[in-house]
Amino acid sequence: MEKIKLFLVDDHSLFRRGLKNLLNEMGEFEVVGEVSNPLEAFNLVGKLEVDIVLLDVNMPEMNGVQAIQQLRKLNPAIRILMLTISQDNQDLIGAINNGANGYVLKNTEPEILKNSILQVYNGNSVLSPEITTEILNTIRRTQQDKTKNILTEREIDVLRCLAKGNTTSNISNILFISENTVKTHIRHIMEKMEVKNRAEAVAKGAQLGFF
Amino acid sequence: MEKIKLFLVDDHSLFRRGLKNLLNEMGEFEVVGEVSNPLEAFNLVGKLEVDIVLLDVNMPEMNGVQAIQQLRKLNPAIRILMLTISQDNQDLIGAINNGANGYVLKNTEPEILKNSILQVYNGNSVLSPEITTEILNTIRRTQQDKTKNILTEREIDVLRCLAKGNTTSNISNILFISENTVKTHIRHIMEKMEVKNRAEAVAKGAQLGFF
DNA sequence: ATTGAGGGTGATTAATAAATCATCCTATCG
DNA sequence: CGATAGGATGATTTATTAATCACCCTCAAT
Repeated sequence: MEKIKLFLVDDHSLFRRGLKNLLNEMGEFEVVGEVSNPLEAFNLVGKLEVDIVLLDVNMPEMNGVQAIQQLRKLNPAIRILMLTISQDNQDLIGAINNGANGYVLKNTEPEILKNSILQVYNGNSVLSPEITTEILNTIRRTQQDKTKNILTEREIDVLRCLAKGNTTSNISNILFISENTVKTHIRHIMEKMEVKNRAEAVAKGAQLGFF
Repeated sequence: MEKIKLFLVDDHSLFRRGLKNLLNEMGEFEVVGEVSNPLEAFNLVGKLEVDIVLLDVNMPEMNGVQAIQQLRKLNPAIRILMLTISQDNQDLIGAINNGANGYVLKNTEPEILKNSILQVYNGNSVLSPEITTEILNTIRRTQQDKTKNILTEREIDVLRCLAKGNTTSNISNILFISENTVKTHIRHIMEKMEVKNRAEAVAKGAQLGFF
C-alpha cells in the first residue's frame, strides 16, 4: 500500500536527518523532502506530492506558525503537524488559529509520533499530552473571563452583599444607593443568570466564581 | 508497585462489568468501586481511596458533567476522566469547564484507554482524537467570533471598500457619509489593528477574515 | 501653483448601556 | 392591622460608545 508522504521543515539539519531515517524505517511513511525554513518549503510543497508537513515553530528566517496559512494556500489538501519544543501558549494558539492539524512536542516517543501522524492522515487532530493540558486550561481561563463579564461591577457589588445575607435595606445603606436601585440591580442579576429569586442568584454566583 | 485505584460510574451494568475485568487484567489498575449513577458515587468517593473516577456523561438520574465539581469537592485530589459516547460540544465544554481531567470516547482501543488513564494519573489531560479535533474547531470558532467583534459594522463597511481599491472620496460616495467621516473610521481601524497605514490595514483585514 | 490623496488631531451628535429611582403588589410576621 | 421584605413593572438620568464631521498638514503629480 502507498506510503504517507511527509515533508520536514526544521532548521536543525541533524534533527531532520535523524527524523527522516526514523520515519522512513517505520514503513508507513516516505519523507519526500526536507528544508531548513518555511521560505524554502513554499517553493516545494506546491510542486511535490505531500500529505503532511512536519513543521517546527521557532526558525530563524520565518516562524512556523506564520507559515501555516501560506502552506495551506499552496496546497489546500495538505495537512500540517507542528513538531516543536515550544510549549508557549501564544505559539500554540497561533498554530491552532492558523489551521494546524496537530501540535506535538519533540520529546514524544517515536511510536506516539507514528500514531500521531496516522491520526492526522486520517483527518483527526492530535496534541501532545502536555499540550492538551495547556489547551484545556486555556479554555477554562477563557470561560472564566467570559463569565466575569456577565455582570457589571455594580451588580457584582450587590450580589456579594446578598451573599453575605444582607437585605435590600442593608445593601442600600452599604452602597449609598436607594432600596429601589438595589432592587433593580437584583432584577438584572436574576435576569442575566436566568434564576427566579435572590437565593438562586447567590447559588449561581458561587458556582460562577463571583465569591 | 501500587496499583492505580479506579472508580467506575456508568449506568450500564454490563459495560461496567466488562470494563472492570479489562482494567483489572491490565495489571496497573485496581477497580475499587463501581456505581450506576453519580448520586451513589457521592456516598463513596469521599470514603474510598480513589485516584481516578471514570465517569459517563449521560445517566438517568444525574448528568456526569454536573457531578464533576461535587466529586472534586468530596475528594480534592481526585482525578476525573470522562468515558462516554457523547461527542456533543456542550457536554464536552461543560466537562472541561467543570474541571474534568480528560474526555475519552467509548470506541477507544483498550491499549489507548490504558495510556489515557496513565497520562491522567501523571497529571496530564487526555482527549480522544475526535474530541481533540472538536476542541480545536471550537477554539477556532471562538477566535473568529472574537476577531469579528474588533471592528464595528461601519468600520467593516469602510475596510471592505478599501480592500476593493476605493479612495476616501469614492467610499464617501458609496456609503453616503462625508470624506472626513471615512477618514475617522480608517483612523480607528488602523488603531485597532495596530498598523501604520491603510494598505497594512487591508492586509490585516484579509488575514483576520473580514474578506 | 493647484489639485488630489492620505494622515493627524479634535469636536459634536446620536445611540446604547449602566446606574439610578418611583410606584404598586403580595406574603409573612408580630 | 401595620411593618418589613421581596418581587414586578416602568421611568429618568448619567456615562460610555459609535458615528458623524471639520480643519490642518504633507507629499506627489500635473
